[in-house]
Amino acid sequence: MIRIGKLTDYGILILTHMAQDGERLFTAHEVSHAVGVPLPTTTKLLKTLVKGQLLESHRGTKGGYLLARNPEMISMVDVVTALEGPVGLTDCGTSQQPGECRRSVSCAIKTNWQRINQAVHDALAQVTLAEMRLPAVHPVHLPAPRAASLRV
Amino acid sequence: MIRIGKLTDYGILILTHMAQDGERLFTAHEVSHAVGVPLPTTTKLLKTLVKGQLLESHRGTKGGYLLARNPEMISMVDVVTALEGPVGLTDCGTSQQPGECRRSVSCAIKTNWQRINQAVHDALAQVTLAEMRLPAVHPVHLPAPRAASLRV
DNA sequence: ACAATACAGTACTAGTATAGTACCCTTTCA
DNA sequence: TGAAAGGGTACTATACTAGTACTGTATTGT
Repeated sequence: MIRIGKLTDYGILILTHMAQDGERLFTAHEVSHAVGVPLPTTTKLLKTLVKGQLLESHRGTKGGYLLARNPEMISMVDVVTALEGPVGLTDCGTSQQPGECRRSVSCAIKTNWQRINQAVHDALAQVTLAEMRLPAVHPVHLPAPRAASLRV
Repeated sequence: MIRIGKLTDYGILILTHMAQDGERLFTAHEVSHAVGVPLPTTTKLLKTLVKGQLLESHRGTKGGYLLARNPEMISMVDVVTALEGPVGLTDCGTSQQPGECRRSVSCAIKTNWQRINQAVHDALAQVTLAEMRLPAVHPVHLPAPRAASLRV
């Protein structure tokens, strides 16, 4: 199974929670409690999300975290990228080093993986934080997931 | 980064290699040598691929493995599913158990994950084994899948 | 029949990456 | 100035993936 890490899952929960009141300042403790993730882990995630520019932080007694921009402007790629690095199923499509592919066969495969990676990327980009908290029925217009994203 | 396991990567290499002569019988030893993956690991993968019904096996002195169907009929979802289980970024969309989601928040999120998972699934379904071995530059143009020779 | 060859299945080991924690520092405000 | 809150880094432990070993079963040729 292709899967994202647990931490990323938490991260989405956290952001989704905070998106319920995008203007407000949340303390780490508050978030931890609301989402049910242990404080140390929560703070770690919050820090990472700040680095990823999805959150802003304010220090001091009345400090806390808040969304860096509107929930509509934060997509799942942003979140995943912030917490797990560049999106991709294989290193093939994401790595910058030139001498990666040793096997001649796999090199032939490379560009196809890139296409697939691209499709995954696009799929994640389609869904924003604002949409994530919508009830099930509400159709979030993902443009009929298919070849649209795969330009052959 | 979202990624597939190393073994799945190997699996694709193996199948790609075997697709070069879809009719022929390959021994585990032969495949191992050709692909550059240690024999024990190769056999493990081959067994799994048989279980996943992507390969057929023949025992005995003249035994070996061959593709269960035409390379055009084997997609990346098939391969990934065989080697890693149901395709999905989270358990949310794939798990069958009803009582999985404890958190009320994450339940609201569920169907959106399912959409994303679906998109990834479809993206993988787009690419067949036959396409994977084509040279990079060619915009993958299948010579009209010859339905006549289909075994299934 | 028997031996050689090849797949089938399962159980184990090891290495690595992820998850989670702890500690100490800096900033802000009453 | 001290309490509250975030910033940063380094460490530990656990879980998962990768890889191996061993024993069993089927097929074929002599």
